[in-house]
Amino acid sequence: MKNIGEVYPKAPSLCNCMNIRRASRATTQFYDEVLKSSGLTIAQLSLLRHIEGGELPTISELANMMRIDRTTLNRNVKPLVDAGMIVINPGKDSRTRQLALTEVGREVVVKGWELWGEAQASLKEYLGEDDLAKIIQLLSKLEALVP
Amino acid sequence: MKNIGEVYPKAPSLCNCMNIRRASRATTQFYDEVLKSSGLTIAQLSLLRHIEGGELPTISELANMMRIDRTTLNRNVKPLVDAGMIVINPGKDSRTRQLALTEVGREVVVKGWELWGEAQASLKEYLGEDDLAKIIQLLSKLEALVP
DNA sequence: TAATTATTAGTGTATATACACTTAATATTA
DNA sequence: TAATATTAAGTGTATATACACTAATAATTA
Repeated sequence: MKNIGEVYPKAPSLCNCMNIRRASRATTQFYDEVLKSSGLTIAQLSLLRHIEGGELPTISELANMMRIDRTTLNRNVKPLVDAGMIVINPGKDSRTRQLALTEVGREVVVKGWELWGEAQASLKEYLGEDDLAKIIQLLSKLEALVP
Repeated sequence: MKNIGEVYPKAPSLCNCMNIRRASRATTQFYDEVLKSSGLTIAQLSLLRHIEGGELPTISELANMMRIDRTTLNRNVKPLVDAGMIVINPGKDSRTRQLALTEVGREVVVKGWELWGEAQASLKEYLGEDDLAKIIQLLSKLEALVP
């Protein structure tokens, strides 16, 4: 298991938005470090995994699933296409395009998913069951700030 | 056509990193929207406010205060210098440079700070005292994941 | 069916993030 | 004091984020 690192006392900011932004950066850095040998960031792994959930999604469907801005997703897809992990095919509708994983993409996800499990388990152990459940609930409520 | 946003329920993700990343995006969008008329983002307002806390900081000192990567801060400072809100003077040490607010910067902070208070109060009302206190505590613990 | 509206995707622009690396200057040590 | 190590800042590169806008296509309506 990863060494989670020494806990220094760091007082929260007055601003709660900055508090969550710092926590988000730290959590991302932690997951990205664990995923490092897979060559994926946590954002990329999440994207790839959402493609295989059910029907092959269009850009807009994937953005809705991931609850991320569509134009952001559009940009995030590009390096994964360049790396040969995603292919973009014509969709049923001439306006749409369908995303799919390549064989390379599937292989990378397998590796990344394994490492992700370690990060996820470390976090669970670090926070404890109760605090983990509570923060999931509270983050969900924060997310609902925006429609 | 059916509304895709309602097809996918807003349940938390399996991945706790994505949960916090989504919550961070939503909270940022909420604060940015409230701050809109000031012309500042919450990240920019926070940066400007940290300059006036005590001694005028160098880039590295400010990065430590804000607990953000120094090179990120370096980039974030630029648009505020371009907008005439910050000036960069030589520091005591030839290696260092000292940041200070301009008169324009101080004026913008006054306006932004007022709006920030509204956003902060809205969030407090939205979450409630107990949940707000709890999430501040948990976010602080998450932040300590990284040294 | 022609005109209008809605949907889907993409682009321009700008900020936010951070790792790897470089340069310059100060501080420490052999 | 000369060599080395440390510190501060900046740059190259790349991903992540999102608003405003455009273009193309499909769906709806007059």
